Amino acid sequence: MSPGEDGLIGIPFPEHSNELLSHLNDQRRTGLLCDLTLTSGGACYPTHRSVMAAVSLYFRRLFGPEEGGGVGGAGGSSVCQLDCVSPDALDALLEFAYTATLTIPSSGMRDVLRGAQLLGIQCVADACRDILGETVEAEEEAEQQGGQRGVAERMVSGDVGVEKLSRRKTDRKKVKKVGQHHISCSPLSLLPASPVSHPSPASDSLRSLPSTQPPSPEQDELRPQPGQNGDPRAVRGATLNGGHPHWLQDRPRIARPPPASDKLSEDDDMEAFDGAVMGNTSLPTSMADRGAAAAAAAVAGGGRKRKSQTPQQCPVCQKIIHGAGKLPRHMRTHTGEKPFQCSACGVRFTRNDKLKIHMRKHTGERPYPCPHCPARFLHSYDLKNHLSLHSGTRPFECPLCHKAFAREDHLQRHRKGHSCLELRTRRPRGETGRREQSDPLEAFQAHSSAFLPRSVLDGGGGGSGPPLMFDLERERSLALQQALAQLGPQRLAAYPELFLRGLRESEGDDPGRRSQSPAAQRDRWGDEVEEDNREEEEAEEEE
DNA sequence: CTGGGGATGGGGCCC
DNA sequence: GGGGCCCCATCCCCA
Repeated sequence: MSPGEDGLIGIPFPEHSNELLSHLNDQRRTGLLCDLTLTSGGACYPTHRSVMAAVSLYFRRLFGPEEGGGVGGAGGSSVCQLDCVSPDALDALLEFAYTATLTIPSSGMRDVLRGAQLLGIQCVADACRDILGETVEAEEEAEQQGGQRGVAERMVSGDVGVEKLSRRKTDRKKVKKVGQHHISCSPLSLLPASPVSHPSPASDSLRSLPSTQPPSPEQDELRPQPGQNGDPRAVRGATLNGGHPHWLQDRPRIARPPPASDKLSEDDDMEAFDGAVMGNTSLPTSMADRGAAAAAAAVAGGGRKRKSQTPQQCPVCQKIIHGAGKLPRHMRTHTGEKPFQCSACGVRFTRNDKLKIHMRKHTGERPYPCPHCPARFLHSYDLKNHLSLHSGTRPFECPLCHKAFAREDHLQRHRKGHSCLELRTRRPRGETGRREQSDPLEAFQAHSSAFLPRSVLDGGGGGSGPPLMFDLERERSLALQQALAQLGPQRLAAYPELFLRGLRESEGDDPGRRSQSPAAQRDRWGDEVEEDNREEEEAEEEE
């Protein structure tokens, strides 16, 4: 593989996000590494700033770099008093933050909605609104007309006068024109009166919710949404560059080249997707990813555009089901009800369309003929799979062993096994040279070597060329590697699991083969990667 | 372990 | 909003 072409390979780990969240939730429950305590009604909720900043626009602003949260705020634990959010609602919102699932009694829906709006947890607010339906809308309209309001309610709706535009049914019908129905008001008009009044997390160990309340999610929604070209980054960039107050600024972003097209980056895409297109829901991660990918594909490829249809939440699994009339269909997956029975063989199905396809077995109908051979198929996707055999294309390649597959699910099955990992993770190296795959450090290195170009693994300067998919992961890996290299042995000791062998080596456990210092180890990594690359090149030449 | 067919569930579009 | 139809991703099973 030539250096210029040794493509940057990204290996997605779909379960990673779920596992990460699960571990963070464990940490929250045990109080481990908690650096923020939220209080409400006398109850304390230890949590993590990073998580809260990730899930809540309010905390994102509060802990943003301008507020010192990035560096200075990392010092000690702080307390944030949120008496305006009821304890139950706060509990539910925290649960949501750490599990991606919102579990609340219907009676508490309104409190959660208010809390979500206050804290800028837009997807929860939207989900609550969707569930509460017109009631909330009507109430809020009444509130805006000057009705008597409580403090919390004022905080919710007090500065959102214009936001009542849209989001609801009438707009959803227009959602294909997304981004236009919000534009009528300037983002500046939406700013809190005094956004800089947020106290710094670094300076306050005890605080109440700032007097300037976080804008409701709708307010954030009313940031200019994807402009005429549908690219939200144009708006965001303008916002950042224009020096808007921090409430309108999102997280720091890794510099990217200007968009070559209207295609949305993954995260931007998801935000635009959430905020504007589908009204955002508490999607499980995998679903969200799929949704983002689908939206990206739709936007980029001119394929199907996501039509906004009222999402409905399954009361059993809390899953958000998109599409009108799809919830009963989904519910049958829980009830096991199979109302559609084949008149020929008695087999029952949960869905009519599946029964229809099944009937083709009896009728002999195979409506999908292969144009290249006499084969005919029951399903279009069977034909699609079959056609890949004729074309000989194997577009799905294992990034580890480079074996190619015609079908994506076969690649997934292949990667779920261990064969390709065993192939990849090292041939014997000398008489002492057995790589211990169980070693986390080397596992990480082996893992990284599959992702990272040599320049990155060497700790050399950044890659060339435009960032590709998974660049963010690569940069994170690079940062981690550089951090590892700079850690001294004493610091390494703070990471007993990951650096177990590093400690063993420093204690002389394996004095023969390996050198002692992290820097030397990094050099050795580089050597191994280089050797690895040489071996791959040789193998390819032999082929 | 891989190739292939079939089943299942979700989402988009349309009526 | 409900439902039909279609496409898609994923999973399961068998050879």
